[in-house]
Amino acid sequence: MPELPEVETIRVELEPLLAGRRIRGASLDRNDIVGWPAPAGFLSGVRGRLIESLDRRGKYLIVRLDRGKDLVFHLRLSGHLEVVSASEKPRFERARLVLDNDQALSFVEPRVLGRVYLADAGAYPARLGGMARMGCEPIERGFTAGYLQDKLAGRKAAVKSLLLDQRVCCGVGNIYSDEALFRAGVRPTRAAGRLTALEVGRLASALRRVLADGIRWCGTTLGDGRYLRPGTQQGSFQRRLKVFGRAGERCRRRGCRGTVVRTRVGNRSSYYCPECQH
DNA sequence: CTTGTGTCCTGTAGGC
DNA sequence: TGCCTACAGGACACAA
Repeated sequence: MPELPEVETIRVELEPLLAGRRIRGASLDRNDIVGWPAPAGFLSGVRGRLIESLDRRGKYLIVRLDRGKDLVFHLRLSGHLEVVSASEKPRFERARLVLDNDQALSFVEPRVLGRVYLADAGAYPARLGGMARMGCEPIERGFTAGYLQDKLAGRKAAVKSLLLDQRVCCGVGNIYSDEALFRAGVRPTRAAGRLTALEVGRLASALRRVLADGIRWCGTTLGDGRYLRPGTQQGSFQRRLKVFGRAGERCRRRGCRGTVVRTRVGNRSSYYCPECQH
């Protein structure tokens, strides 16, 4: 499931393959993979555009085009981007942009939950409201203990649920929220507003470090291969996960005899060590 | 405004 | 073997 570190890895690895290329045309295997505009407008809108650079905001990958247009991808759970030769068509390809060098950018998304949008830069449609209301990314300067304290203060919801809220922690998803909570020693089920200042400080720091580590290790590829880097390479942060996906296994903190448990928080699975997290 | 729940979507894993 | 169901989950709509 691509979160901030995965999308950042994809951005870094795709940019040299795409920047400076012109889009000759596009095709859709599934019209509903386009969030905005309607398919015909999307296809004509990208044709002939020059790719200038790649950017990222939270979990959104932004392909900057000439004439002030942005192509915006959200990969959701299983989305994948791949530069392939023009004759090659990956399984589950839903959309493709044909480039001017006999290659194509293939948008592979088995579950068809991901979306691609074409919009004027700086004037995204309401459909992309999630973008407009985004909070601070934990790797940005503004993401401090004070910032997080403001966001969590007075809130009764589980802290894990708020970490997944893109208005609070932009770019954080299920894996990195669990890993940050483990590093901070906080249970995912704790009411957010009842964390102590010390805990909030540890959590802010843990979020910063866990996302930076995720980027350093090129993201997390789980056994089901939902996230793959361009070139179908795997990330390697999965080898460094402390709790996520490890239910029933021994806690990895040195000297801890605890066993990682799985629970449900806000309708999604969450992992923690009952010995280390309170 | 806040919080919790349901829905989208489809491949895959597991049960029988 | 093969069918069937449950499950995965980020974002969003909606209800209370």
